[in-house]
Amino acid sequence: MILGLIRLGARTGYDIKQTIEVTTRFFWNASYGQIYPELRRLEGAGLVESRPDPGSSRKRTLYDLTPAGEKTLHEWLTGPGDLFDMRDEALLKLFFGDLLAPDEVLANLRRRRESFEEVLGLFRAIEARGPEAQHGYVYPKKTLDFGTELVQWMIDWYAQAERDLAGG
Amino acid sequence: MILGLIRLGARTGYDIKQTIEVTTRFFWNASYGQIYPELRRLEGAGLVESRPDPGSSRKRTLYDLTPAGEKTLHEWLTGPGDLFDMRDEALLKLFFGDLLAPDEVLANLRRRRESFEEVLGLFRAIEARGPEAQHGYVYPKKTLDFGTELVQWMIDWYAQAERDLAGG
DNA sequence: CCTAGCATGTAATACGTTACATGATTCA
DNA sequence: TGAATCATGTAACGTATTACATGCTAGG
Repeated sequence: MILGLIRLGARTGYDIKQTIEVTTRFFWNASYGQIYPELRRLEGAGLVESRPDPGSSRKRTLYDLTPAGEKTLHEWLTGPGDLFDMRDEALLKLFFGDLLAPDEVLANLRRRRESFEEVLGLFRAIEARGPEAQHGYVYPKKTLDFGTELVQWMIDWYAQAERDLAGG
Repeated sequence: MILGLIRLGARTGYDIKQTIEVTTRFFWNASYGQIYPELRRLEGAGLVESRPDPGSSRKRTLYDLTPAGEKTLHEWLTGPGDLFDMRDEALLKLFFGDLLAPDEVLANLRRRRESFEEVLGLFRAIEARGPEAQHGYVYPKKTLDFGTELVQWMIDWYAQAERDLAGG
């Protein structure tokens, strides 16, 4: 991920984290505690090169991919092994719904739906930044669309489950 | 989760793990390395009680909830704070699609779709066990339905993305 | 001048998996 | 009798978060 973000134009560790916050964090997150040590590790492995920023008044370290870094990035992007996992505590609580009264289950369903509605608002806000934030790249928008549609699907599913429970 | 599974009828650490494997593992997993130490911790906290199995030829430890355990379980089930997170490496690769040739992106989309189709087959196999495996509980089936429909949605999304890419 | 944001990092902690180790029992 | 499965556990390792620490600078 870090190699890719540098390749797309993120220059510093801080910059990488800022980008993650409005893009991949919903399906692939990373903290400063990972990013900075990892940048050093990548440099040690010869995949990135660092240099102090010449044009800036701030002291910050700029990173670029080396040819080896480009190669590693491309190999990962075309390689096998696509990890997928999710943890969903609301679904786990739903699994135990038989241990609750119907109104308690209903409250849980509603709470989860509302939290997804907030996420949807967040996605719409990011979307509203428009295409100029994308620097000509089209796939970040595609993954954002995935997120928007997925969250919308979740909202619909929970709304339907609420109706099922209330109705009969 | 462990309190809930004991409550639903899982008696031993092994039993808990077996149940997880065919139910919650897709949205909430746990390994033996977590389960056995956690059972001891729960007993130390007075939330569960253990006793050797009297009616079995095997040496195994049976667990039951204490009243304090029931209370803690109910408080968790009705309480706030529903963690949700997912890691999706295929989506991350899609995010970097601008760095790939169209046929490489297409191969990634197809691979992910196919892996979801396998998961769908797994879910259908679990579903085929029928209602007698549910011991009269209805919500485990409801979460399985969620999984089936979600995976189906994912398959459709990826199939559509493949068409978008191939067509225009 | 002062606050928000830029910028980099470490240490402690928590979380979770994997591999290993052991042994009994059921059933073909 | 031998393989699969029941059954319990630990140690090492890897991953990730959180809290903390530091200091600069741009802009109101």
